Amino acid sequence: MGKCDQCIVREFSALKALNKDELVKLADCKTSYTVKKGDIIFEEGDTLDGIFCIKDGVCKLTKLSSNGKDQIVKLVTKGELLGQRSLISEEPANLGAVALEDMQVCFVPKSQVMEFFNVNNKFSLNMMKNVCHDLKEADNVLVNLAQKSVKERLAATLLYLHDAFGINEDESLKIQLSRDEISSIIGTATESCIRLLSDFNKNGWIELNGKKIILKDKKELRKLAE
Amino acid sequence: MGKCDQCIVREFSALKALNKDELVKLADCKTSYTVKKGDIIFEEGDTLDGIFCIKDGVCKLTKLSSNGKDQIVKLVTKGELLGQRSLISEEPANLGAVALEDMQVCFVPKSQVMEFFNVNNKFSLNMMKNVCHDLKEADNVLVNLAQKSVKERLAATLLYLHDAFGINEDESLKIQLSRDEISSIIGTATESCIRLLSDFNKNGWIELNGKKIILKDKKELRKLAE
DNA sequence: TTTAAAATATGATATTTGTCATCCTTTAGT
DNA sequence: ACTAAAGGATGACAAATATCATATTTTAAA
Repeated sequence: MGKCDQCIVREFSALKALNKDELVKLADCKTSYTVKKGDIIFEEGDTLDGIFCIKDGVCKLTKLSSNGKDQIVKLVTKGELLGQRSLISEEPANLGAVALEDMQVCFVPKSQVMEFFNVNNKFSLNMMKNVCHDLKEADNVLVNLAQKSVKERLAATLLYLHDAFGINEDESLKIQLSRDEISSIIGTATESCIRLLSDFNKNGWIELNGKKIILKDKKELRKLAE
Repeated sequence: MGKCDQCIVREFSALKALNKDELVKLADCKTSYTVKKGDIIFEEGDTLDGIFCIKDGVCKLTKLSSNGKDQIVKLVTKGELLGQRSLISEEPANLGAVALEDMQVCFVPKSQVMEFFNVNNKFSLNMMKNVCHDLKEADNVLVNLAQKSVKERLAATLLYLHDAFGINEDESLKIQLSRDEISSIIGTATESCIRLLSDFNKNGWIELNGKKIILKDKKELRKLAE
């Protein structure tokens, strides 16, 4: 089993507040495992008895709407934690988590998280700040969904994917999403999304090559996204 | 100056965790004041050096979109706190707060809130739970904005206003919003909102009388809102 | 490798929603 | 009470977006 004190991604989450002793405890109780692309980490409504620390890979947090379509609420990547809200609220998960790539994940049982809560104030504060940050982001996404057109949201989303996940040597976006998934982020019909991507392509703002997307004119995209 | 230990609304917020001594401290440092309908409590981008406890009245939390329109992100009413996220994140306010009715508000300086944070674990946990609840709600609103039609959102909003703020003796919704404000909740053009309200009226689902709105067929509205 | 299924693409069309113009009604200030 | 300004209502039309059909390409399984 890996030692948590040598895990780099710890530095990016609330866990960075833990001291050496606490890290040993963490390493003792955690379960480390791999998740294949497409696998479900947890489902909406599941009772979580712990949190997940993402060591590598990206997953989507989704919620099923009453119209039968899934909405992607957030993408979560290495260094971030999953399931904190559910744990703190003592409620079932409000969102489901599905791997977008092969992932490495550690599961930390609730009892241990709660102990850290009680003995390490910095840890609590970090966790609280994370939730606050998520809230701010959710509010911002909410406003964009309410006030911006699909075209604007697509441009904004492409830029977000670029900035948050980076690009390959060939300049294509590192994170590969299906058209359906992109639609599910911007909240539109798949066909509308495909059509707009084609338009962006024809206008020279992006370049499409199968699932690969290259942002050719970020300035124009930024203007569009406002 | 009012004594906080006799304030009923305290029971509805994180402040319920405070003990007698802490309540005396709170009463000593707080500022109590009234806010007139339409008045700004704080603006987006303001640096808040404290939190607001709503003793009476309702306000809206809004964010200005780049298209120049305001989006109402949340309605906040008596017993709830304002500015917690900003305080915890140590960031300027992400949303602005404007009174929808005459209000009574208490301001509690940051230093005092932070002291409670350090000495009263229950208080911190309550606050954390509040933020988590807000996050869950924001995610749910986000999904509805992305996946539901304007008609569905209007029906859902009317039911929400009914359930959250209650009705008068004449059965009309207690909270009075302008058509513009309702539009700003559901994220649509004012004219579209007015038109749909007229439709709902003609269908007998609601009854319009000036600013008064009576829900006549909640079952049908619920079916619409899904 | 072959083949079925899934994903992507595109046209045609319907529906939803926004915009602009105009008129009516209510509200607030003198 | 009068009047200007704001809010509300409605028609006509334009634009955005969804839906349905179908063709093509890619992917994954036998």
